[in-house]
Amino acid sequence: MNTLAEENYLKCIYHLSADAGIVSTNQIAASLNTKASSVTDMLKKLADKVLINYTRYQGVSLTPAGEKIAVGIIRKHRLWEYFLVEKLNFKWDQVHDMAEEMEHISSEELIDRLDEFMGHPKHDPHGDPIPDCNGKFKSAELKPLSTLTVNQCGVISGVRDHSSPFLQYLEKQQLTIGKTITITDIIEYDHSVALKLEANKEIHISREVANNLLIAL
Amino acid sequence: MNTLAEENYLKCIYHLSADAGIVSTNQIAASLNTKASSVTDMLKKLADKVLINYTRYQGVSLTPAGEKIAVGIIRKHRLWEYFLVEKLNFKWDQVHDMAEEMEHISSEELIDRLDEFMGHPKHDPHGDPIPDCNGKFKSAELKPLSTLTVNQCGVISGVRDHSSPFLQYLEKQQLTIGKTITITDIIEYDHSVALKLEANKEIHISREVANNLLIAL
DNA sequence: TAAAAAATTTAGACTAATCTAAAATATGGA
DNA sequence: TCCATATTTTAGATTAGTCTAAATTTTTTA
Ligand SMILES: [Mn+2]
Ligand SMILES: [Mn+2]
Ligand SMILES: [Mn+2]
Ligand SMILES: [Mn+2]
Repeated sequence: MNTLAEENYLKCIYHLSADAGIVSTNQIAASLNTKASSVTDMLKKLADKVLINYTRYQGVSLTPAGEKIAVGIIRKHRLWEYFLVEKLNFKWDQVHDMAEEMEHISSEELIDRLDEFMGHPKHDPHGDPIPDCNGKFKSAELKPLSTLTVNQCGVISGVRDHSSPFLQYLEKQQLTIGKTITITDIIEYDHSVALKLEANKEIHISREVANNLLIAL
Repeated sequence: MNTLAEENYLKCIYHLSADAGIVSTNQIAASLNTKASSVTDMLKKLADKVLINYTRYQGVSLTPAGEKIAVGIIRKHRLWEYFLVEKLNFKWDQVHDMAEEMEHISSEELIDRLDEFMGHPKHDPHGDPIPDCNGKFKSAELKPLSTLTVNQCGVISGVRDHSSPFLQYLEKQQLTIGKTITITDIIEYDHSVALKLEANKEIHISREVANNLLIAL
């Protein structure tokens, strides 16, 4: 099997290539808080195992084998996050670091049974889709709240920033997954947004928050 | 914190010293499937961290700090085994290897909530006691079935061999934790044992099996 | 299109954990 | 008590993963 470090690199490359397609050494180094030279060493190893496509100086992408492993790890990460929130009553801002460890528990059988135990959830506590046991999943088309216009309405369905401070802020403002919102005003000066929650509660959020909140229309 | 290898050494020393008090380098090497020279290296490191008492050539014992860590790992191991059997419907012979990985998940909060989620179980699927969140537990006084005499009766409460083949054999014979048995005969020639289960089912087991089945009187 | 700057790789070193082979120490039987 | 044997430790390597510093390649820009 693969080492913990290898798994983390594959997962990282998977996430980065969602945006970019081809991923650079420096992007990986920044994302993993490591040095570019360490990344190069690992890329050689992953290329030897045919888990990535790699040519010197040209960046990397996952092979089908590498992608399969990455998706498997993401499945485990999100299922454990769901477990921690739904069964052990953690808050959505507390579970990521624990899931970072738990995603490396190797048993497939274990994760499939966990999936079944929880009723095959489709989304993790942050709105991210959970791949099924074949690695299949469809990501809903979500737009940053900042791209909506006045009077548009939609459902909060994901976040682009998974950090605790952001998630805690959202929780406090009741801006949680599943809530319906309607844009009431956009302040031109600073691009901040006024919006209405259910129960007619009015909220005012900054451009930065609006950028990191994902909405299904 | 401690590395995975360090945690495994501490747990190993804890289990070995239950029998012996002081534990030898070779005992540890045999138990961990490693070489005595590797053990010596690790013992120096653990002694530097004041987790074991170690003097060259004299064997080791755990310090209070080392014992606390070891008991914490054993708590995690047994709680995860309980979870796998009670919530995910694994058989008692399937869970040990998975728990070997899960016992290294670091969060204390996680394990305490898991404990609560399951209703603070007192014993794992193999009858071993589960330490509470302060590391306290009492091990019942159990005797190998082989030490009982004819007509004595008792309750199956633990096993000394945790291997899959043994556990599967017990399951097939319905010799599982909680069952009441009565000795009906002891064959002098090979020290094999005849016994009666509930529902008057008669079973005949070898001396070896009798040695590895633990009974509460 | 040739520097200059940025990105990436290589070279050489370090730590943790392991190994084999050799040396040191302890132990038990004559 | 002494020596043969068993146990344990030391010495010297190895592998995975990381680092810094230097060299190389690519990209930008003037
Ligand atoms: Mn996460
Ligand atoms: Mn998540
Ligand atoms: Mn076990
Ligand atoms: Mn057990």
